[in-house]
Amino acid sequence: MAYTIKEIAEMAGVSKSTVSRVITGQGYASEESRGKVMNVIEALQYKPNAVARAMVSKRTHNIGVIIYRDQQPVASHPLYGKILDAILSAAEPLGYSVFVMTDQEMSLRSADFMLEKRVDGLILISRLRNNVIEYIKSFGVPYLMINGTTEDEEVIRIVNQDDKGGELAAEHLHHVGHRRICIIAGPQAHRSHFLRLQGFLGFAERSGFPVPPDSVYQSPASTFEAGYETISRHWSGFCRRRYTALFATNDMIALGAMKFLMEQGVRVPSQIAVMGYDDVDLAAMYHPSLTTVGVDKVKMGREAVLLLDRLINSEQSPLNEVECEPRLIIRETT
Amino acid sequence: MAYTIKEIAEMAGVSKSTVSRVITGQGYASEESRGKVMNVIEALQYKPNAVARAMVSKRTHNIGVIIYRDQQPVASHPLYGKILDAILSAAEPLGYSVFVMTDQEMSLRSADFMLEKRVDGLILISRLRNNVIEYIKSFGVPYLMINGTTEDEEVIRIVNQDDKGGELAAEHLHHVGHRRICIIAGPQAHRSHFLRLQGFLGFAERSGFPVPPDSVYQSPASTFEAGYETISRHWSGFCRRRYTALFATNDMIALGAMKFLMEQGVRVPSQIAVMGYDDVDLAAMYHPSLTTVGVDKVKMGREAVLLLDRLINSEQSPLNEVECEPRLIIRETT
DNA sequence: CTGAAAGCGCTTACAG
DNA sequence: CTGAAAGCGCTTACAG
Repeated sequence: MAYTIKEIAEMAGVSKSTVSRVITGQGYASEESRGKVMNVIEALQYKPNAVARAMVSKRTHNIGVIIYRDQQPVASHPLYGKILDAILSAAEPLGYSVFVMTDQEMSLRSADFMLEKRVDGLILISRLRNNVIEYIKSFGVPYLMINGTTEDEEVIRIVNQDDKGGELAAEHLHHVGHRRICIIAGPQAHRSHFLRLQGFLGFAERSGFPVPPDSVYQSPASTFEAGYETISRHWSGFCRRRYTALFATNDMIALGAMKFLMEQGVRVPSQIAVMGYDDVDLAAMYHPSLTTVGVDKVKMGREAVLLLDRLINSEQSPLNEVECEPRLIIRETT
Repeated sequence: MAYTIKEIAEMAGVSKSTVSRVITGQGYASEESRGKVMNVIEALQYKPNAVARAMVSKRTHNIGVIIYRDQQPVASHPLYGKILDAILSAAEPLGYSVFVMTDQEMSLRSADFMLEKRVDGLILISRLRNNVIEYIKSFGVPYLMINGTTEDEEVIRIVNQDDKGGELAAEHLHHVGHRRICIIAGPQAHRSHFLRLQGFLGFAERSGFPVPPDSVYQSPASTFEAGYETISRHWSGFCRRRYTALFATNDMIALGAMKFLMEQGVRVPSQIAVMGYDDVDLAAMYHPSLTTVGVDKVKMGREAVLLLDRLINSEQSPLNEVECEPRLIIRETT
């Protein structure tokens, strides 16, 4: 159905070798030969078979992105979706096509798939178990993690300086006058949620407005719904404490909690200030718009691709942790 | 680096053919041979090279998803991101890996990439020019469109019954008592926006509360920002008209407009009701939550994959338009 | 039931 | 500068 190099060669009156040379641009080819070949290629809309090329060159020019989730698969995740976009944008000019899969954090399915497909490299997003990492590592395929949770120093990680961002949040709330602060913390098994909380707590402690443990509510998940649920569960206690501000370790939790508060007639920010973390699109769109700590999703995605490309080409990592700077974004809720 | 069938064969003491037979499950293999081969495969964590398999079988088991956008590339699009998720979920159990690319609507780049990669099939999302369609068609690769704009009856389309949804919206607003309605219409070159508007207008006309042309504001884009902008541009006229309800041809426009209204101190829904279309996640999360017409994104993505799979396997289309039913979702803004 | 051979569509040395 | 040959890692008839 599609033409092959052999047919092009016949029609152009040259050998397959010559056709290959003009296509790849490697090796010599006379102007005349080149012209004849190009004409045929044009006329037939010939497209070299990337599968065959990959077979001989041992390079597929494909990379795989696996997004690990405990819940249902989500490429449309408010944060990871953005990072995925950045990855797609960065991969294209480098000539990579990208496979996207979502998977459970404990599963090896996606990794197996990608390995069989012989991707040139792998980008792993979010938390995943060490056995998954070990498994992938054992195959010698270049890979790196975005926003991952691992204490393995060997794996290359692209992360946000979440502890610093937590401090930024605490500093801001303190700066605008808040002393009685409630925190909703997402799953502490996740690096991000853990560090953000630690950063906040640390700053508050050092600055003389420590947040007592019973003012930190644990949210079972990092979703809008979980934020809503968590605050509603603690509602009576929350009222009794007369907090003036609420910090959540991500925007979705913050927004969920804020919606609940507003439904109870609480005014934001006049009665209570609210602050999140991530700067998802939704944060700017909400009414009132959410003050937050911005994560540089574009940079994270881009750096991941650039670094992976280097790993693919040289097999050595220039550095094994890229930290992205968090940024305070003040909006209407504080 | 990775093992080959040849090495497995040697270690198992059989021929490559036998190894191939046990891997594929095609053809005969004695229990004994099978056992020996499986042991070696286990021990070495051998993974068949999908590239080589694709080369001989002429099936890559890869499909491509191209999302066309005029703006920047967005897999994190509130609607298309969801559809993409559904595609990923549906593709996996069928053994397909999926390439994701975003592209300008006039560009052939992504299509070229996919064609070179020899994907088994293509899913095209959103509007794209006819020349792109013609181009892809000329290569004989199975493809279909989700939410596309084309008058070409030949191309297989997965669409929402947008005209019907428009009627649903009009009916609902009418039902709860609104007669003076303002509409913000997204780009009319898009099938969805066009049909939604027509459906609404038609119902209103037939039911005795026609919406005059000057009560229909054109939004230059289908984004939150565009909705916000559009209403603010028409603000004085809007106030003069004393509308009681606002319908936008998608949620993002509706939400953008609604935020502007709330910023002006307008109460929703007591002073003005607002209604959107799509049921993006944000709609349910907003405060107040947005009444809308739901698009069955999961079904659209799933149907696309299922249908594409049939096209790939049989080369004949059982039907060339799948229509998904819109659904009225009443929330707090009406 | 099993192995040798051919072939998928390319690229890459190697002669000429 | 150009062509014939070998080979990438598989699968698929085809003998045996």
